[in-house]
Amino acid sequence: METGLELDTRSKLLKAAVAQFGKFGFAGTSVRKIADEAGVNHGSIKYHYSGKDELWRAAVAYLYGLLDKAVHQDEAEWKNMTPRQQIINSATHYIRFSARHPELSRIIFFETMHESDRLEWLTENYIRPYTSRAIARVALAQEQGVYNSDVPAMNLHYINIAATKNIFLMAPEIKRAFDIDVFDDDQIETHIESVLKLLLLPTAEQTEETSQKEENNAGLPGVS
Amino acid sequence: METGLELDTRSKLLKAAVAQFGKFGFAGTSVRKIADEAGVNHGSIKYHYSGKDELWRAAVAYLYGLLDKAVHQDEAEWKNMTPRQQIINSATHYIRFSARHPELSRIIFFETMHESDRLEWLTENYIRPYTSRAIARVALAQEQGVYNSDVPAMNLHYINIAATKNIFLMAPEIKRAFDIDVFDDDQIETHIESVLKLLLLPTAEQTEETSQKEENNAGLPGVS
DNA sequence: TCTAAATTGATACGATCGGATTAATTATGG
DNA sequence: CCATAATTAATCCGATCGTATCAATTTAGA
Repeated sequence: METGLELDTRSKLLKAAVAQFGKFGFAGTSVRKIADEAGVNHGSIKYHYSGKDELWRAAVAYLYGLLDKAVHQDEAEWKNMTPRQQIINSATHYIRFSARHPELSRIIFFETMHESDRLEWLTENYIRPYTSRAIARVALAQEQGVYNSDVPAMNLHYINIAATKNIFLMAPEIKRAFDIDVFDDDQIETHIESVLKLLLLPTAEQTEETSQKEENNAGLPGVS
Repeated sequence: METGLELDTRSKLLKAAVAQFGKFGFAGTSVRKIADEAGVNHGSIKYHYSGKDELWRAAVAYLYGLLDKAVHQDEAEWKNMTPRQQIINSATHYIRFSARHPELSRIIFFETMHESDRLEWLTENYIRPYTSRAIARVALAQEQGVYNSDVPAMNLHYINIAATKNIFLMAPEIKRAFDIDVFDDDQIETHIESVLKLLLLPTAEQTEETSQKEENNAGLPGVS
């Protein structure tokens, strides 16, 4: 008799798949390892999922579902926010999600390195629609003076998500090299502030506050 | 008789290894595929390298050698440059290298997703020394007013390199989703300008130029 | 040119992979 | 309580993996 409190086999397989695919990618993961981690016999995979491929797709769909919930959790209140506050709100939730579930970014990275049927599926069903909306939102925010409008929206978008996710993708390296755990709550909040400070345009007040500082930085040539 | 013009077997193996490991990572690459791509029998790998592991390390060392040359090619002239110009110079070469040899970033990403002997070797021999220097340079540039000093140097560093490399890591996805080839020379230069515009502090002149714009962006709350 | 070393090619082995099959077990409803 | 369906466990198969071995071939020095 099941207690109902413990996860059923299907859910255990899904969780284990998320963890394994997130660490080792599709090629580096074996269904036997997933079954081991889930504590079930590897034959059960064939029953609950058609195979490795479907298990991978289920893991991706599951993570995107979590992402959607995370980013839109304050959506009802967006109408009461300024454009800048909306960007800060969704970026904050996105960064927190990236810290809590780095597997999604990692799975995408693994698959985006080369062409494959999985990349095609991933792009058509998730990346293209998601990225299209995100770039459009970035472009709007540029018009609204939240982001620097002197940079193509596509470049800004990819710089934006990279800035957000990279430090969590590199977590094992940072832990090993500097003994810093970027998943600590303090580190996560520090990173949120860092990303927003660097990529959002300063407000008018902030510009005035720092104008003295920048006078020290005189006479240097511009970028272009 | 060799003509001397064609690559020898060892070099052909190395090039093929760079390409394969860069696309599929260590786990996703088979030595047979490397030998096929190199046009040699897969038994030769055992002669020129002790095995898959050493071939992977050789590929990493080769790429880091190229990176070093690329970033330091103008080092002799750095003494004639302002701090800002030095940052722009090295960042520009780094971005161009990331576009020309995305394999290095990709190999690092593949390995940095989980602990392994390879990650340990990679971290000790390359990542830690390289990153330590890079973070120190970022901290110095912050003091010199090139970067926003209101952000921890470590976060700024990881945001910096992420902004630089991500768009090239995602190249197959961007090509598939938006039919844009980020390896086009124009795209590369656009990306260099974008990264520098977003992450470098504006010079004093640039601040004055844009001060009218920012008056439109009034009354919105700050980040923190 | 002849011989020894260097290099390459062909083949084999044990391990592990994903997938398929079938038996054993558990849950469900009459 | 029993029969049926749902689920899990055990086993097998062909393919491919990394590696090792050894013969064939090419290169280089005396």
